[in-house]
Amino acid sequence: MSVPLDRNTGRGLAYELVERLKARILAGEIRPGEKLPTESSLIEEFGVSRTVVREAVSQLQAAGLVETFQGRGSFVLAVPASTAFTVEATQIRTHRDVLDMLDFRIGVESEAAGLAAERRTELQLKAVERALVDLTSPGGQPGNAVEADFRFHLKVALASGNRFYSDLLASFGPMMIMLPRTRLEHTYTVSDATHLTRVTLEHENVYRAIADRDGAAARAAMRLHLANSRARLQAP
Amino acid sequence: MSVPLDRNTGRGLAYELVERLKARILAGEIRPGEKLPTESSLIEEFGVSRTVVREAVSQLQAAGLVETFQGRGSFVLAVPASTAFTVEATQIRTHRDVLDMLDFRIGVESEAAGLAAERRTELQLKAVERALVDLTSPGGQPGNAVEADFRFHLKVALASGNRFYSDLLASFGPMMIMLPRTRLEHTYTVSDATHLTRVTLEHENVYRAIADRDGAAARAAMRLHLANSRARLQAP
DNA sequence: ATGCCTCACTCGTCTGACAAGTTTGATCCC
DNA sequence: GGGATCAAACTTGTCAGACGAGTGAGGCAT
Repeated sequence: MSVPLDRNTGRGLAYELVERLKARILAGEIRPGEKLPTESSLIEEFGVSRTVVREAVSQLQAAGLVETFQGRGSFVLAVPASTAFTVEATQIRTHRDVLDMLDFRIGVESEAAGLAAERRTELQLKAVERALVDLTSPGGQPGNAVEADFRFHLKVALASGNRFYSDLLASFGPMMIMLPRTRLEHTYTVSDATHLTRVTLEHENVYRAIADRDGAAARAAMRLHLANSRARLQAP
Repeated sequence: MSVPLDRNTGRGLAYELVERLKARILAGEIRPGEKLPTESSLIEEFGVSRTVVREAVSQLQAAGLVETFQGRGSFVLAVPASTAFTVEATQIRTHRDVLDMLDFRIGVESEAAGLAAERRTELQLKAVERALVDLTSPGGQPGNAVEADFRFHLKVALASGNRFYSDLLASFGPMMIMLPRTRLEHTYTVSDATHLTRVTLEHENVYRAIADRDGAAARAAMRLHLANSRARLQAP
C-alpha cells in the first residue's frame, strides 16, 4: 500500500493525487456512500502537504465525485453511470441538491395541486385516482414504486390544465423522486410500515382535496407531503 | 470595485469565489485565451486567503474552464455555454399561454420569494435592491423596463439560494415577462401613471418582505403581484 | 434509561515561507 | 545598434503551523 506519488510527471502533485483517488473510486475500492480517507490520512499515505490534499479533494468535488461536509469528511457519490442514463441524472447528486429539489417541488407542485383542485375535469380526476391506486396497491417492486409515485405527481400536474407545470414535471422524469446514493439506503430502505402508510395517507389527502375542488386544501396537502418528505431526509 | 465575498452562504468561501469567477467567464468579462487575475490580485480583490483562491482556481481547472501554467498564470479556455435546465424555450403565443405562464410563475416565484425571505444573505438582498432601483428609476426605454423587471424577479430567485428556482427563471429569460402582441398596445402602453405606480408598489412590497425576513409576507406579496398582473391582462 | 455536555476529530480558513518556472529588462560584448 | 547573458521581479507549486467551526461519540449527572 501507499506508493508515494510520482513527483516528476510535470503536472503537479495535486493532479497526481486526483488521478490516484479517481482510480480508487472508479475501481470500486471506495464505494458510493463510503467515506474518503481523512485529509490527515492522505497526507501520511502519500507524503504530501495538506495544501495538495485539499486541492485534490476540491477537484474531486468539482468533478462531482465526492461531497464534503465540514466536521465529517468527504463521501463518494454515485458513479456517473457511463451508460448515458440521462443528462439530467447528473443534475441531482449531492445531498444538498436533493433538499433543494424538494424545496423546488414544494413551490411547483403545491400550486399545481391547487390549480388542479380548482380546474380539474372528471377525466383528469379519474387519472389521478388511477395513479393513486397503482401507488397504494402492494403489487410492485421498489423500482415500480418510484415510477408510480412519479406518475401520481405527474397526473396531478396534468390536472392543473397548465402545460408549464406538466411539462416541467415530465422533463424531470422519475429521476425527481430518486435520491442520492450516499445515504439513501439508510433512509429509504428502512422504510418501515409506518413510513409507507404515512406517505400513502399524504397522497390520499392530496387526492381528496382535488376531488373536493378545495384548492387551499390541495395546496396545503401537497406542501405538507413534500415538506414531510424533505424532513424525512434532512435528519436521518 | 471588488464586492467582498459573501461569507454566509454556508457553502464555503471557495465555492463562492468559484461562482463569482465562473460568472465572469460565462458573462464574457474574461474571454477565452485571456489571463485570469493573478492569485495575489484575487486575494486583494476578494479579501480572502491564498488557500481559498487556490482552491477556487483548482476547481475551475477541474471544471475545464481554465488551464494553469506555473510561473505564468491561469488562462480561460473555450466556454461550453450550457445551461442546466433543458426546458425548451417554449414559445408563448396565445393569450392563454400568457395566462398559463403567469399561473406557473405564481407557483414558482411566490415560493422562491418565500425562501428568499427566509434564507437570503445581505449580499443577495442588496442585489434585489439594486434591481428594484433600476426598475423604479424612470431612466430607460420600455424595452429596458422589461429587462429590468426580469432582472428583479431573477434576483429574488437567486436570493432563495436554490439553483432550481434561479436556473428555471434564467432559462425562461426576459421572454417570460413579454406579452402577446395582440392587445399589448391596449393594455400596456395605455398604462397610465396609476398602473405604473401600482406595479412599482407591488415590487416594493416583495422587496420589503424579503428584507424583513418575512417568508409568509413575501409569498403573499409575490402571489399578489403576479395575480394582479394576470388580472390586468385577463379582462382589459 | 435519558438527556446534557465535554472533548476528540474533521474540515475550513488564515498566515508566512520557500521552491520552481516565466518574463522582463538592464547589462555586457561585439 | 544588435544580440546574447543574466539577475531580479513576478507567478504558480508546495510546505508547515495555527486557529475556528461543525460533528459525533462517550461520559456524566439526573
